[in-house]
Formats: sequence, C-alpha cells, structure tokens
Amino acid sequence: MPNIYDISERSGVSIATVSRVLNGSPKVSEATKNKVLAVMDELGYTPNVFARGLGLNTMNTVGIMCSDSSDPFLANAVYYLEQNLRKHGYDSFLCCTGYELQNKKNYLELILTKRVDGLILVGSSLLEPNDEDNLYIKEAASHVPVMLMNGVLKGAGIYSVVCDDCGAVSSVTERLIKSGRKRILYLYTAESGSGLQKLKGYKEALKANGIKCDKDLIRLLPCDIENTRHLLSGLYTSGLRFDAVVCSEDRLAVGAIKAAKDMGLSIPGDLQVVGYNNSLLALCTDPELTSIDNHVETLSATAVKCLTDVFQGKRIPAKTIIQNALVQRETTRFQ
Amino acid sequence: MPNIYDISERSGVSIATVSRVLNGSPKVSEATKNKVLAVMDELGYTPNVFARGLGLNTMNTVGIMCSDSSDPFLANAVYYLEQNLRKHGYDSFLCCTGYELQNKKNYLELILTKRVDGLILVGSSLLEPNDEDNLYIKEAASHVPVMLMNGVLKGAGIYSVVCDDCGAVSSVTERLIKSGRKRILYLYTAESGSGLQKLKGYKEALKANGIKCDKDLIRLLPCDIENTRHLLSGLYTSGLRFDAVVCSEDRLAVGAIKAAKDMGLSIPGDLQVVGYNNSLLALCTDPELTSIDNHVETLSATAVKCLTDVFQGKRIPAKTIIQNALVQRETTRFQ
DNA sequence: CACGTCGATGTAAGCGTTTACATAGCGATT
DNA sequence: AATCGCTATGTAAACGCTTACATCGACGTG
Repeated sequence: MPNIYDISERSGVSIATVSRVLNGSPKVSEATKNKVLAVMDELGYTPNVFARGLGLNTMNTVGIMCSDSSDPFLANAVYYLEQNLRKHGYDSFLCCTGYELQNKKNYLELILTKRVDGLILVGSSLLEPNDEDNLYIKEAASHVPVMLMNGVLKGAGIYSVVCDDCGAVSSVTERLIKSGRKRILYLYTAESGSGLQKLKGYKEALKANGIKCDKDLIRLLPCDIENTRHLLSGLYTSGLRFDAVVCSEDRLAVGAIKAAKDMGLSIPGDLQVVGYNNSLLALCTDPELTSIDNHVETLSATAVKCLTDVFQGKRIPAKTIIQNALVQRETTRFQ
Repeated sequence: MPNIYDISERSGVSIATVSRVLNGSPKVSEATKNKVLAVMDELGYTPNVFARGLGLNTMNTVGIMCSDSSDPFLANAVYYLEQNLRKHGYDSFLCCTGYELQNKKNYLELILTKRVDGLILVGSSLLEPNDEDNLYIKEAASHVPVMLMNGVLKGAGIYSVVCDDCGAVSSVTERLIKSGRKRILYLYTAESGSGLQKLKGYKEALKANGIKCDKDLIRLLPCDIENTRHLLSGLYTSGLRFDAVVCSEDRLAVGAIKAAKDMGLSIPGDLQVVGYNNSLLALCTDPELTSIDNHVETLSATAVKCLTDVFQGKRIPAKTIIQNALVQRETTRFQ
C-alpha cells in the first residue's frame, strides 16, 4: 500500500505538502494541489487511519452502546444514529452490552480504549435503579462527552435527549379515564429504562382524576409476548378485572391483545389497549395497536446533533426534551 | 493519560518489557510481570490503539456492512454478529449502507480506509442482479477477507454462509400442493437478495408436481405491510384467485393476512400463508404466522466462526450452507 | 575453565501521519 | 539596493507502540 512518502516522491513535493493537501489546508497552490491529487488517485492512496489517529488522537468515531440491538425500537435507534453520525462525518463503533451491569461496565471500558470521540448510550436498561451503579457512566464522561438517549443522569459531560414519557402516559391514561375506564392496568418491563417515568405519568393521571391507585393493577414483567399473554389470562381467571391496559412496550401490548382473545374480551369494547414505541408490531396485530410514538428518528437525530455540537465546543442544554405523540389505531376508542 | 514510558519509568523496566507484558509474551519473569501490571493498574493505563495499530497494522475490528439495520431480520443479524465477534476478540464497526449501489460502494471504500481486518456483508440487497455491479465486493476482497451472509459470489477471499432458501421454499410449496392447493401466490421483494433463490424453489416445486407456472401469481413488490395488503385486495377484486401465499419476507405475509380479512377469506381454510424469517412479527398476527426460520443466530455464529478461521490462516470452504426450518403456526394446515 | 546456551531484559528503529518551525523566493516599500 | 512581509514549501520532531537485534548474567558441559 502506498504511503505519504510514495506520493511525495512521485509528485516531487515534500510529505508536508502532501499532508496539507490531505487535510485541505488553504496554504497550498492550486497547481501543486492538483498534481498531488492526481498522483494519489493514480496510486490508489488512502491515508492510514492509525498514523492519523496517533497524531490527532481522534478517529472521528462515536461509540454506540446499546443493550440489545435486536429489540425493534433499539434497532431503529441504532440505524438512525448511524445514519446521522455519518451525515456529520463520524463513524459508528457499535457495542451491544446486554442487560448485565458488569458487562456494561466492561464494554464501556473497552470502548473508551478505542479512543472514541464521544459516546451515545441507548437502550432500555440504560440507567440502573441504584444511582451508585451509574458511576461508571460518570467515569466515562470524564474522558469523553456522553449522550444518553432516553435516560437522564446528572454530571459533567453527560447530556440527555429524552421523550416526555411521563407526560405521554399521563395524557393517554387521562383520556382512557375520560372515556369511562376505571380499572386501568399498567404493564412495564425492567428492560425499559423509562418504565418508571411512565409509571409516574400513570399515577399522576389517576390522582388527578380522583382514582385510587390499586397495586394489583401495576405489573412488572419480562418483555415477552407469550409471557404477558399468560400472565393476563391468569390474572383474569383468578378474578382480577380491568377495562384498559397501558404498556411500556409494544410487545407487552401484543401479549395483552392475545390474552383478550383468550379471555373472550372484545377490543376496544371490553378492553382498550395502548402500546409504546409505535413499532412495526403495532401494525401486525388484529385489531391494530394504538401506540405512543416517541419519534425515534427525531430522538436519534437530536442526540447526534447535540453531541456534534459539543464536539465543536458549543454549549448545549444538559437535557433536551422531545415530544412524543399518540398514534391512534383500533385498540382504543376515545376522542 | 499515561503512556508506556510512564509505566516503564515507574516500574523500573524498559518499555520493551512493558510492551511484552501488554502482549502476554512468555519471555517475562513472573516477578516483573506482576510489578508492571501493578503499576499499570495504579496509573490507570490503557494502551493507545492507534499506536498499536500503527505497529501491527490491525485493530482487531471487523466491519459489518448492513443495508438497513432497522429491518427486524437484519437487526437480529447485526446483534448476533456483534456478540459473536466480541466472543472471538473482535470489535465491530457498523455501517448501514441503505439500498443504493453507489452508497454501498462509497461505504465500502470508507470502511476499508479504517483498516478493518475483515468484512461481513449482510442484508437484503447484498448482491446486485447485474454481476458487474458486484465488482466492488471483489475489489474489497483483494484487501481483506469478505464474508457474505445470505448471498453468494465467487472470487478469491470471498466466503459465503447461506441458508438453503431454495430448498426451504421448494419444500414448503410442495407441502402446500400436497395439502390440495393449486394456485399458490409467490410474493417477493427486491430488497431481499435471496428472493430469486426462493423463487427458484417455488418454481421447482410447481414443476415437480406438474403444475404450470402462472406469471400472474408471481409478484415483485416493496417490503411493506400496507402496500402488500392493498395489492392483494386489488388483485382479488380484479378477479385473480389464489388459495395460498408464499412470501420472501414476514412483512409481506402480514400484509397478506390483513388482505385476507379485507377479502373475507378465512385463514388457513380459504388461504394458507407462509412467511420468511420467523421474526417477531410472526407472533403478532392473528392467526399467528407460519414462517421459515433461517436461524439467524446460527447463521451469524457461523459467519463469524468462518471469518476468524480465515484470520488464523485456516482453509475454509467458500460456501457454507445452513439448513432452515419451517415453524408451523396457525396460517397453514398441512402434515 | 573456556565456551556455548538460554532466558530475561534493554536499545533503537520503524510504523505513517501531523505540524511547529525554518527557509526560500518574490514583490512591495523605503 | 536593502529591507520587510508574505506565500508556498521543506525539515524534522513527535505521537505511543512493537519487535528485531543486542546484551548480559547464569548455568551446564566437555
């Protein structure tokens, strides 16, 4: 592979000049520049990133840490992040950490070793319930800017882009109540980091409407269709009654729809169902699922925009909020 | 940030010895090794990858080129690839190319610039119909080993891991025929690279059973639920009749199920439906979708295994075939 | 006892860039 | 004509590591 010396020799200029051409420095005459470019093209030269990295101590790469890129929502996020990063001239270094805290710590260390220019953390269990467990993120932020997608953590060099999950759930719950529902089930998963935010919204809506919060109607469960289906059927059989279900994830909602069929409940007549993320799944069910869309595209674009702003030394707010929107389909009936 | 000289100084050995410790060289006494490790730990030292890369001309990184990681099947593939690569000690450099040929060419050039140790190409439109358009892959293979997932191309340094798509479709089509279906619709998308392989299987099955192939029953369409739904309803309204649908992608099958409902056809009584990829979507529909599972997990693991074997100088077959399996659910009824 | 061997460690060159600083050439200013 | 300043270009050091080769001491062998 040709290196900068080959180009230098062949084009009769010094390596410094070649390097200047490479970096688009203005202090090179048009003539030399063209000559050098011609030689580069002729020899099929590509600069060596390692050498470049050594000098500049950057590789124009952003690390994406994602708990599980096979989750439809996260897959979308990774996709849009990658697209947007590239648009801004950055490459993506992907890391799927899974849900184990220790793994996440290990991966984070690893990714920092790679000398990425910044980090984007995305994914369900982004933040541990115990704040002490999040120290590793603060540690990372002391090296490079860290962008949290759908999670909030305070600290120098840590920025967040979040949806108004609390508000969205509060609003949809309120609408369910206004449409006459009184016993609203709330299902959430541990993997969904903002599950607690959403729960907060749920409780707020109940309170604002003078409905007492029934612990039996709040369920933490794994993010799995079949499991949810059986849980709900079981609850129903054992006598629990409910007339609406709000879920922190579409998959749970799919399970709820299946369960309704098992129980002989009509949707949305006997049971209204609301999902979250507005994923492809919402279009597959019958009836089609009403879901809260958190604009993963906007979310991703904003995360990248903010991060690159930080790179350029701009000051940005520590927290940026994106509004999400309810996409109404067939599993609900309210104004 | 501390560098190798700091460690050397602090531990009273030369940088060569430090480097040896770093690389696990056997020619370091246990005592020195421990001392050096202690100092590294104390100073929080992490080797600089660029410097390392400069010397070794490798960064233990594999480039993953994926047309669209928001596609559920590809998202899964990317996930498993990343997991397996890490297990083998490699990092992943992700690149979502989209479906434009020119983009793919650009990205490939870019990714090679990064000095990856190898490439894994995954994704629907992996291979262009026109063989000349695939030259850029051969070009890439002249630099580093290239692994094709679900696509075949001959050339030095190009390896493939594929499912027996042709056989799987042939087999399922035959079973549909045996169950009494005569007018079987075949739907495929341009994005699905193996759509043509699958089509071949479809035709083979018809031929083997003495059924004439009706061009009207073979449709190329975009990979979209709503679009498929409307197309089928339209065809039905305009008089086309069919009693089974085989699809090259689950999303098409979801559209078909929706269309059946529109047309008042019962599934699987009037219409049997088969999807492909056995994605999450298959579990969401009602009735649940029978789908061909191409073992993305095995496929990914095999791709990574083969590639790392190549890295180690082992000889591997240019083409490895994985068997796929039919997962029967509610949209079909045959033995 | 001289010598070869071997294992542990050190020295220094090299990897391919970037860039601060030096230099050369040339027109403008005095 | 000497000086200044500017632009285009060159020189060389630095980035942090790997590794071939050199060195050194200890030990076994004839």
